[in-house]
Amino acid sequence: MPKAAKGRSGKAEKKRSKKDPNAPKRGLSAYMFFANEQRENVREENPGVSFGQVGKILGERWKALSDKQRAPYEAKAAADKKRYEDEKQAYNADGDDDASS
DNA sequence: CAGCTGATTGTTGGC
DNA sequence: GCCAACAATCAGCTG
Repeated sequence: MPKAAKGRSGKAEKKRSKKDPNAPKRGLSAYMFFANEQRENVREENPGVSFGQVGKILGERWKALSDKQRAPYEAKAAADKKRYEDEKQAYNADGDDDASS
């Protein structure tokens, strides 16, 4: 696996700040859709487990799926991205319906 | 021209 | 309302 280390270097640091005025929130991620469905299943097989467990289990199950199984989730993610494209568009449009400002 | 980075998305669960 | 691991993302900016 090529490709130099990607974004998250490897630390569990979170931080997100604003930077754009309209900030076109990106589309969701395949994991988001997958979690939406598995969260029920995972929690059912792991009753009483706090997010810490479910969260990790969810991740394991996620990768446990076959590329094809994630396909539907990826598909949703792609569809969601589309939605984001729209926001991005408005972001570009600068919300100026009238060229004359 | 190419590569990186940051920002974001949603789950649960308690205070 | 926020925070945390878990995973994907991928669009935009910069040198």
